[in-house]
Amino acid sequence: MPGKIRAQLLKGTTTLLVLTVLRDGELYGYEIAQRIREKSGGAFIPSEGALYPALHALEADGALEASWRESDRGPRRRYYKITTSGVRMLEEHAQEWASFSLAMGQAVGGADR
Amino acid sequence: MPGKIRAQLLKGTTTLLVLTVLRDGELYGYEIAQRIREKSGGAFIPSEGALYPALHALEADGALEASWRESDRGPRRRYYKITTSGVRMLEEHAQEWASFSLAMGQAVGGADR
DNA sequence: CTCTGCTACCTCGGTATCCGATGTATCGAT
DNA sequence: ATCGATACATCGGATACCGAGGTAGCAGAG
Repeated sequence: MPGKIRAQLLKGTTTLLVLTVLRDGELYGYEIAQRIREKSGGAFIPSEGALYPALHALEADGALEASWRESDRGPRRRYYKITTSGVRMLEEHAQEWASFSLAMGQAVGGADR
Repeated sequence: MPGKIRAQLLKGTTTLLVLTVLRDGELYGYEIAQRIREKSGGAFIPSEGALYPALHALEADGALEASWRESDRGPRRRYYKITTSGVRMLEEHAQEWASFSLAMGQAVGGADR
């Protein structure tokens, strides 16, 4: 593990990460968290207390559509699907992240040594 | 200007940015904000309501040392100087940012298209 | 058959830290 | 004297994280 990431840095990134993993197809909540974990190489494991409220907010914003489905084993699952508006939001957030990341790299690493 | 950055993404980065600009020498508060603005290409302009509390916290943590000095024109200034412990903190935060940024790049851009 | 553990959802309180507004004060120029 | 720029500071409101706790279904162990 490469040093734990402080909570504060994660602010605002959950939305981007969720939209990103949903771009490739429908997933349910628990699975979204695992997918984010995989994609980030284990660096990000959204806590449930952060993930579910984020999903509800995205659904309320019209970025996601959700539906309940039964599972073979275990409790029912709520599947989330990205909408057209969600794709647009994803693009905006991805662009914003790119700008942010670039500016930080410039500011922090720019005059290093 | 490349699209405004949402406040949430900035959480936790003020400390890193402040320590970074102070690595090259003593500065006072107002000047720190301007230096960050320059280094980030205008992307980050810490509000005073964020900057001064951050400076006070860093001073309380022993990462910075501060002293009042008179100015030729205008009110007195509070100059901040990074300490040995502050340099260590800077290195940790810079490393943490690198990990975070890398993981985000992986997660968001990794499987693009 | 109850207990434990995994899956899966959800909510709540505490915390950190941002922004914008507001306040104080000094100084030069109008 | 009033105004604007500099410079420091504090405060309330908002956002969104974490950890802890709660409900529930199903499977395997004792």
